[in-house]
This record gives sequence, C-alpha cells and structure tokens, in this order.
Amino acid sequence: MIRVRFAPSPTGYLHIGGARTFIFNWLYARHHGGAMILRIDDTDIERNTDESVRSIFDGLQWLDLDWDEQYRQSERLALHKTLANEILARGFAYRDFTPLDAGDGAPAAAGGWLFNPGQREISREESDHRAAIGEKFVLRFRVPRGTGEAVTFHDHVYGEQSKMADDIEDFALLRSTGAPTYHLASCADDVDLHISHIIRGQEHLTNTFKHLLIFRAAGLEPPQFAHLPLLMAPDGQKLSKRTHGPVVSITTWRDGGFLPEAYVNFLCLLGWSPKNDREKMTRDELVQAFSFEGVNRSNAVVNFTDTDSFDPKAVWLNAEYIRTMAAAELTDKLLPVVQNAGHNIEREKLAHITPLIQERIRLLNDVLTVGDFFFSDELAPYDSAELIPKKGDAALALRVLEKAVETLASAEFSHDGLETSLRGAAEALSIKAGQMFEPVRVAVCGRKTAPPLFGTLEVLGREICLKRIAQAVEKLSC
RNA sequence: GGCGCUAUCGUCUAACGGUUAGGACGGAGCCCUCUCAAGGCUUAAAUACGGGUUCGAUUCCCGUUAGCGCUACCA
Repeated sequence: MIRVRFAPSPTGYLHIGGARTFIFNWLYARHHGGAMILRIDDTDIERNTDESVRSIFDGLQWLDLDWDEQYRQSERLALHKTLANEILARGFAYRDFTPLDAGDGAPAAAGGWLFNPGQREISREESDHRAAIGEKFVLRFRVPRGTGEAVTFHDHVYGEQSKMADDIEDFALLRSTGAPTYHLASCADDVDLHISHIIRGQEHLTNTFKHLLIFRAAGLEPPQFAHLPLLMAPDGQKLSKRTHGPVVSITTWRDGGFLPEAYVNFLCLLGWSPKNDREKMTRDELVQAFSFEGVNRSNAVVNFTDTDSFDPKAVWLNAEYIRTMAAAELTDKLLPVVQNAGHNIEREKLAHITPLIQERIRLLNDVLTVGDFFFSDELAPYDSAELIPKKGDAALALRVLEKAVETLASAEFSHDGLETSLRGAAEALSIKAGQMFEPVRVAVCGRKTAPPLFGTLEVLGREICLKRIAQAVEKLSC
C-alpha cells in the first residue's frame, strides 16, 4: 500500500514550493491508488502560528487538492518521546549537558562541527544522575565514528546516495525543553503512520542520512525516498518571502486571477516532465503520467520580474485554460471578480460579455481592465484625439460619429444587423469601413483596443451606445 | 571551510552513445483581420570549461568552474 505525506511546518504561509511538494505527493498517491496524508509538523512551538495553518488549508482548498488522513505532530509527542528513550536505551544516543549559549556560533565557523567535546564520554551512571537532579541537557544521536562506515540509500529521483558517517554531526533528538526535534518527530511519525514513500524537497537530501541512522538505531524499516529539485527565484536564490515578496505565497497567484487547474498544471511542469512534449494536461492526465522517472534533478526557476510578478508560462497556461473552458463556467469564475471590484452586475449580463472577452483575458482579473466599459455607465476620461481615425481629421471623426448616431438610432441591434448598418454607413460616407468603426469604437469603449465592435455594441445596447457617441460628438465639437 | 547535490536556448524542458540537438513560454517577422486578441507560418536562441573512454559523446569517467543544499536545542 502506497502511503505518502505532505508535512509542512506552520511557520509561514503556504508557499509555491510547498504546494508543489504536496502536488507531487498527491499525484504519486493517486496514480497508485494510495493514501495522501497531511501532517502538520508543528514541533517548533515558538514559531508556529494559527494563521499559517489556516493559510495551508486555504491554499490547498483553492487548488482543490484533497487528502485522506490528517495529523498534527504536536498531538503525538508521546510517540516521539518513546522513540527517543528507545534510542537512548539502546546506546545510540547520549545526553549533552553543554549549556545552550556556550560557544554559540563558534563551532560551526571553525570548519565542521561534529559534537561537543567530552559529552560523548560521560558514563551512563553520571548521565542518568545529572539528568535525575534536573540538569538541562540535549539528547544527541551518537553517530558512529572512526568505523569508516558509510550510510547509503537509493533515492527514486537522485539514485544511489552515500555519505560517510564520520561526516555527519551528532544531531539533536530532544531539545533541553524535552521537545522533539524535527528529525526525531518526523522519523517517529513516518514509521508510525506507515509512510511508504517520503517525497520532499531536495533540501532534505542530506538530512536523510541522519534519518536513516535513526531508523536503524530504533530497529525500524525506513520508508523509500524521493527528493524533488528545489524551486528558485530568477536571481538564482532560493525563493523567500523576505527577498522576493508576495510571489512566493500561493494566495498571491489565486488573488491575481489564476485558475487552480492551470496553476497546478504549471507547478507540475517545474521539475517534472511527461517527456512527450505535452504541457497542457488535465488532472487525470497528470495523475496518469506521473512517475519519479520524469522528475528532474536540477533546480527549476520560477520566472518573474519586478514588473511582472507571474511566470509568463503560467500566465500563458492560464489563458489557455480560460480560452478553452465553457463560457458559462468562465462566467461563474468571473462574476465574483467583477462584483468584488465594486461593480453591480447581474450574472445574466456578464454571461453576454464573457464570449467577447474570453480569448482576450489571460488572468481572471483581466476582466476588470478588458471589460471596464461594460461595467460602469460613465466612461473613464479619454483624449478626444483618440476619436480621430487613421488618415483622417477631427472633421471626419465628427461626420462619422454623427452618421453613426443616425444609423444606430434605427439599426437592428444584433451583431449582423449592426455590421450591415455600419458598413452601409461607411459606404454612404465613401470611407473605408475601418475609418467608420474606429471613432465609434473609441466613443463607445473609451479606447482604441477593445473586443469586436458589433458584439460590443449589441451587449451595450442602443441607449448607452447613443449616449456615449453623443458625448464624443460633444467632446469633438469644443 | 567540510560534506552532499546539480549543470542543454533568457526560462520550463526532450534527446537514457549515432538527431540538421526537438518542443513550449517569451522575443522578432509575416499572414489573417473592424482595433485588440485568438489562429497560421517563419525566425533568432543552448549542450559551462578541460581532459579521458569510444569508430562515435549532450549522454559514461575524472578534474576545474559555477550554482544550490546541509553543516542549529529551525524545519
């Protein structure tokens, strides 16, 4: 039975890298009909926040990702303690009584700290005694030294891995507060929850050797491992909220108007490939195609800039999804965006607008800029020079608009009816159709680039069109 | 510093010893066209460097360089 888990520590918002780790675990679980487990690794009491836990749930909910079991590490402290005692009893751990602040920072700088001097040698009796009288200590793993042995494992992505035990420091298992460290808690829970495959970020690749030592000391069968390449910023640095801003938080992408399906699709393409040049894939296709074989080994960069905070490929993919989705479904997605922007609009009306903008928006939020003139009665101020068509002057613009008023007053307000009338009007004025359409478009939309004219006029309706053209005529006259 | 991992167009990636090094995004150009999109076509753009192994290296080995990760009583 395949059992995988996503184990975020709730010390910050759900970020893009975490989301991708969840997705890869989820894909693997669903592909094999296994179980997806969500475990909140909240052993760092100092830095945990409820806000962070909420953001993890919010994010996963937005992405429409589900899981089968859920745990909180802080509720499983007894289990961790038991494992620590077991390891101590077997002689694979020892108490380190070095005061917390002693030599703080110095050892690491000296070039490879492995353990605090003298602590490994304290006898069991003395150790037990000092602990019994309440002296503070940190429980450390007694890494085998001088034996020349290597710790090895097979990683499903990175292949055979090996590290000399002599290069591994005596990492902590229990803090002086008695609280378990990440390494201990994670291993204890992974075994207890029968996790079959640990799929996580590559930053844990070297930690794996420590984990293997823990499993071995406790006489436990370790899970399988698959490490994922990291997500980087365009500057080559690891993505961090501090230096790269809101892009690292997935709520930013949500609020920016991404579709969850498109976003998940995009994330899957970062560090993984189906190897057949497919890019746009449904969730089922992704589940079907996913395997460790397709996972890359080098880090992937999420390409954003100061001016453009979203990866162009993600935007393109999102546009692709928007273009191909059913208009009714898109209307449902667009409605809250428009309403939240403060526009009073009926779904019914928006449904008529959707087809006009569907292939012109890349993000849901684009509806606000692309379709603005549909939403408010008054047009945003524009330069009257915009009304003047190519190879024409103000006089021509005026003639066109006056003719348009006359034409639209009686035209049949349908796409075809409008096209016939306006083309006829152009002919009557002996001008090119484009010269006729351009002033009308600007008068009605307030700018030169807009959705197709006839459909736009039709949706706007005769009354508003005539009113706006009249206003344009007025602008030109003075 | 020590240890580990990685290295193909600007970016995401394909090519598991033999290809004119492929695709996608983005860029440029052309076509279509009522503007903008969408769509179609074309185009520029990469195997980090140096040694091996081999008839033949993007691919295997070694070194260099660079980047990333770990090196906490964070995870």
